Amino acid sequence: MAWNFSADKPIFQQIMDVITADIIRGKYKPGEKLAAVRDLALEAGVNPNTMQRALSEIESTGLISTKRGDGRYVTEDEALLQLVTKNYVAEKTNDFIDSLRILGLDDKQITMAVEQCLK
Amino acid sequence: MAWNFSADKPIFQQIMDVITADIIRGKYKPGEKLAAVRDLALEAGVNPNTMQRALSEIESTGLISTKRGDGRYVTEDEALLQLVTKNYVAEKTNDFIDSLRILGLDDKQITMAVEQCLK
Amino acid sequence: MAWNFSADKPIFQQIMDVITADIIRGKYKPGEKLAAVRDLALEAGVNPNTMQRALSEIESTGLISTKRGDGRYVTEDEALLQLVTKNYVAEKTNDFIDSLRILGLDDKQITMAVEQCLK
Amino acid sequence: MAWNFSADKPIFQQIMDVITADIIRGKYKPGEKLAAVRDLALEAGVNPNTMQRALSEIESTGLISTKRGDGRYVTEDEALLQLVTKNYVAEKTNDFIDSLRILGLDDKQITMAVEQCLK
DNA sequence: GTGGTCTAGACCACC
DNA sequence: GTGGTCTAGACCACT
Repeated sequence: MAWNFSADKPIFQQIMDVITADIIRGKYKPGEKLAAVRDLALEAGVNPNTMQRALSEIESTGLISTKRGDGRYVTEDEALLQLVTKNYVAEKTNDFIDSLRILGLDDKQITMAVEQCLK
Repeated sequence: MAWNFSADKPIFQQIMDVITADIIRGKYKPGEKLAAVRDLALEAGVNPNTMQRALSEIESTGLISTKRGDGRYVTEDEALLQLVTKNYVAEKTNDFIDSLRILGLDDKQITMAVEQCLK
Repeated sequence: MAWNFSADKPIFQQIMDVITADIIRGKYKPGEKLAAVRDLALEAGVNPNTMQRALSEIESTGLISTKRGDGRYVTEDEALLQLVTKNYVAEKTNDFIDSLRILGLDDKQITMAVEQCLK
Repeated sequence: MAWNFSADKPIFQQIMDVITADIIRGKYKPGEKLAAVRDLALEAGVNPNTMQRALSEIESTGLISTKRGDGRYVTEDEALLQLVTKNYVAEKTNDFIDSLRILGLDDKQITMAVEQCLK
C-alpha cells in the first residue's frame, strides 16, 4: 500500500520527513534495525532508488548509520537525537514565524493564529 | 538591485510570495497600479518571463487583475483580500502545526515552541 | 457607467458584438445616426481609440457607414441587414455544433444539451 | 506532422481544447500515460514549452496529473471526468445561447437554428 | 508602452 | 528518460 505523497515536494524529501519523524517520536527505537531498502520501497510504493536516496540523506544527519552487509540502524546516541529534534522544531518554528511576520503580523497575532488552529 | 532568492524553491514562487505579502500588508494599496512587468523584472533581477509567470499566477488567485494594454492593478475587493489573507495565514499555520504534531508534540508543546521563538 | 468586459477577448471585439447585436435586434433603427465616438467611448468606459476601432470594423461589414463631417449611420439596406444576421447566426451555431461533435456527442445529444440549457 | 492551428486563439489554448476533447471522448483512457512533452510537441509541431504550458493548464483542471520523473497520466477519477465534461458542455451551450439571445432570438428560434444546422 | 505568446536552447531535479 | 524552470529575444495585439 503506497504512502500518500503530495506533488509539490520531492518524494524523497517527503520520505525523509516521515522516517525522521518516526525516529523522533520513537516508532523506531534507538539501536533498532530498519527494514531492507527494497521492503521499505515496496511499503511506500516508490522506486527503490528513491528510498535509497531518502535513507542516505537521513544518514548524513547522523540519525541512522549503515553496517555494511548487515543493514541500517537507528543511532543509539540519545543526545544527538535530542539535538536533531530541537533543531528541527526550532527551524520549523522560525520559518513559520518569519512567514507571518513578513505579512505584517505582530507577535500577539501570531500567537492567536496558532491558538485558533489548535482548537 | 536584484532580490535575494533561495535555491530550494522556484524563483517565480518566491516572487509570488513577496508580492502577495506586499499586497496583504498594504505596501500596494487596493486599486493601485503595479509597475510594468519589465520594470519589476529589472528590479528583481530576473527575466521578464519569470516575472510574468509569477504575476499570472497571482492573478489566478484574484489578488490582481490585468487591464489589457494598460497594466496590472491590485484588486479593490477588500473582502477578497481579507479572505485570501485569512486562508494564507491559516494554511501556513496548519502546515506548521501538522509538521510538529507528526513528531508527537502535543498542543501545549507546540504553543511553547512558538512562544520561545518569539522571545 | 462602463460596460462589463471579460478579460479573455479584446475589448474592441466585445464592443463590436454589442453594437452589432443592438443593430440586429433593432435598438438602432436602419438609417439612424449613431452617437459621436467620444460619447460612445465615455458611455462604454473605454479609450476613444478603442471605440473608434470597433466602429471601423463594424463599418467594414457594411452595417454602418460614415458621412464625413457628419457622423455614422446604420445602413438602410434591410436585405444586407438580414443577410448579416443570417450569417452571424449560422456561424455561431456551426461553431457550437462543431465544438460538441469533437467531444463525440451525436446530433441527439446536442439537441438535448440545448434544450436543457433553455429551460 | 504539425496540427492545424487557427490564428485567432493562442496555440496553447487550442492544444488544451484538443487534448481535453481527446480525454473526454475516450481517446486517452483513464489512467493511461500520455506521451512525453517533447514527443507531443514534436507531433503538434510546436515548441516543447508551448506544449508544456498547455499540459500544465489542463493539469490545473484535474484531468491529468504528473508523476515526477515519470510522466503524465489521465485521471482515473471517472466522477471528476464526467463533471468536467458536463461543465464543459454546459459552458459551451450557455455561451452559444447567450450569443443568440442578445440578438433578440427567442428559445424557439434558437432551437430552430440548431436543427437547421444539424441537417 | 502595456501585457501575452511563442520559439530556442540550456540546466536541473527527480525517478 | 521524465517534467520543471529559467533565460534570451522576438513578435503581436491592445489601449
